[in-house]
Amino acid sequence: MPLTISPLYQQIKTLLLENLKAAIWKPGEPIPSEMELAARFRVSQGTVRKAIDALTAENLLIRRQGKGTFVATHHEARAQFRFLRLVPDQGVPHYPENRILEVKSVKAPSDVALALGLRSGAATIFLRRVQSFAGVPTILDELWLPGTIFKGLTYERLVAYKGPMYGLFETEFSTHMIRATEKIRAVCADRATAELLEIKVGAPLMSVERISFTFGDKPVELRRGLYSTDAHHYQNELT
Amino acid sequence: MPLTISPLYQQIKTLLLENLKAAIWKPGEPIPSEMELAARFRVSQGTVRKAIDALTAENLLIRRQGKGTFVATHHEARAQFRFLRLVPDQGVPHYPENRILEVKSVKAPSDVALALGLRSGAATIFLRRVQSFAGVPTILDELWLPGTIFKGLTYERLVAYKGPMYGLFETEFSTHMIRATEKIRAVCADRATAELLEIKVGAPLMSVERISFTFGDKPVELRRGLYSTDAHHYQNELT
DNA sequence: AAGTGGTCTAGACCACTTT
DNA sequence: AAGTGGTCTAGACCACTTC
Repeated sequence: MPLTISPLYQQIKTLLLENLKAAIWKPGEPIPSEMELAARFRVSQGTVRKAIDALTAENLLIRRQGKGTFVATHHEARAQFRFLRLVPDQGVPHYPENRILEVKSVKAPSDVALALGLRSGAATIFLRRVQSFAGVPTILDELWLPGTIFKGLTYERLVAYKGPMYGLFETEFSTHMIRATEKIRAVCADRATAELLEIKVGAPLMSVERISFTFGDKPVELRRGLYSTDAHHYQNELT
Repeated sequence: MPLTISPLYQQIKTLLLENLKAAIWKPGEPIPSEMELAARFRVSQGTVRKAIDALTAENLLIRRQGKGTFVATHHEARAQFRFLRLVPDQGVPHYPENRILEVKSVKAPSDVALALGLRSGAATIFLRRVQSFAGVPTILDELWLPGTIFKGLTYERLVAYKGPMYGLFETEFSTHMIRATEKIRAVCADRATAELLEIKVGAPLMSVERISFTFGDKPVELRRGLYSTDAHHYQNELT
């Protein structure tokens, strides 16, 4: 009976992941050098490299020659547009301005609970906001977050925070988003949406439902967005 | 004056790419073994591996332990859904049925010429088709292809061909699509589109403009699709 | 048994950054 | 000069496929 064990570098990768998940190495900070990790795990530098390479390919680590290997973070210019695919038809991408409409605690409806892996009726934080580009309201977002993780997230804290929301989640709630899936369709604007986005009732919109995951493929955010594509489009790369 | 040369494995990668581009190694066929390439290029096996790893990550090569390394091809179950992101809301993805509406030679309009890197008025092949899933018309596609490359592509050949269009391009026109960009927005169905997709005039649709590239980042296809998202959605992974 | 890709090692040296 | 990641080598052995 052959006992199949995973390759060493996979095991090392798992060990590194545990340190990231437990936030022993925090976003923005360096992890130990390759030589040190090799000594710690009693393997060669090459094996550690292969594990780090895999995590680098997954955007969890960032290598900087001469400086070290760092835990990726959502505070950083390069990370700002990683999850934001809506870009202007002309000109360069710019940062969105946020207007928080509402933040409240709600019991998870069944579809939200399903998406977040919670029990129906579990505590969640719900928030709505409008994102504008160059003053033009463009995205209407609704977010649901597990209450146990995001307890204490209030309107005041959101408004006070400068920078990307995933940065706030990282720093204030120790929740690092590492992956997301999106389901996109076309819909028509209803009355309430039309008013908020300053468009006509019935105008076509992109509906984008995103589920974001942290370590261990654990879903920690459900986001439903309506995108006005009059002057922007959703940019995607197929490889 | 320091002469900066690229790493050896990058140079090897470029050499391998040249063989792929020139179709010396054809889609579906094996390339020489790592040992043989190492001997040919006078480098170690590890250096060849690193070059092949990079091309594998770009979906240009496929490794099969014990068998060899093969040139990727669009004829293959696993490649069918690589560029097709529209999936049913329920159930498993199925193959689309094609109905070719029109194939003709046209002079490239300026926007098409720009996208394909041609002169305005250059010869192109234009084709329209409807794709259906389980008998339900879902996608209305318009394609422009450079006439110099796709000369001889006729309605008859398209209809006669079984399998994915990119497979046909590969086999019959020696043009291997390796990458694409998509720009997506929401629009309303006009009268003609509504009739073809059997939906109401004004119904919301996803507009997907795709530019596909072959080796050397050369654009070789412009595709404008209108997707009905009543029972399907566009699936995307953010990493 | 022979050939392929996959893993792992030990060591050398290079390129970059900081001290 | 010292420390970091990046490249390259040579060799060993493993896992899988084919003959």
